[in-house]
Amino acid sequence: MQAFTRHVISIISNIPHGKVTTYGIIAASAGNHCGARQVARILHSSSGKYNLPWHRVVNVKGEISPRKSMSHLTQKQLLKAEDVSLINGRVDLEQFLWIP
DNA sequence: ATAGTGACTATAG
DNA sequence: GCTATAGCCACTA
Repeated sequence: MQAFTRHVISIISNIPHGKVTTYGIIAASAGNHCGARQVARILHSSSGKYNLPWHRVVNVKGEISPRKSMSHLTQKQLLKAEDVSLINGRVDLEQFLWIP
């Protein structure tokens, strides 16, 4: 476990209910040490082990690129269950963006 | 140790 | 708005 990974996991764990954040913000909050891509990799790699709410992490467009066809449907469901409005399949970042 | 890979972002057309 | 390209660097095998 690297420090950066711990930092990312910590940030993800602190995302409040009903909010989302972006990979870039996580990267910046973790020290901008690597890039958004690494945040995505770490998040995905650790989501299984640490049970992270990866559905609360979206890209700058407010959406996610589904790894599986089912993934984005699950994300939509989970976000909707948390009172996050989806517009055109995207999260309204102006309203739901959370910054650590 | 080395090589391959990627749930992204910024820029350009 | 969209697609294409380059840069990024930790994780996994």
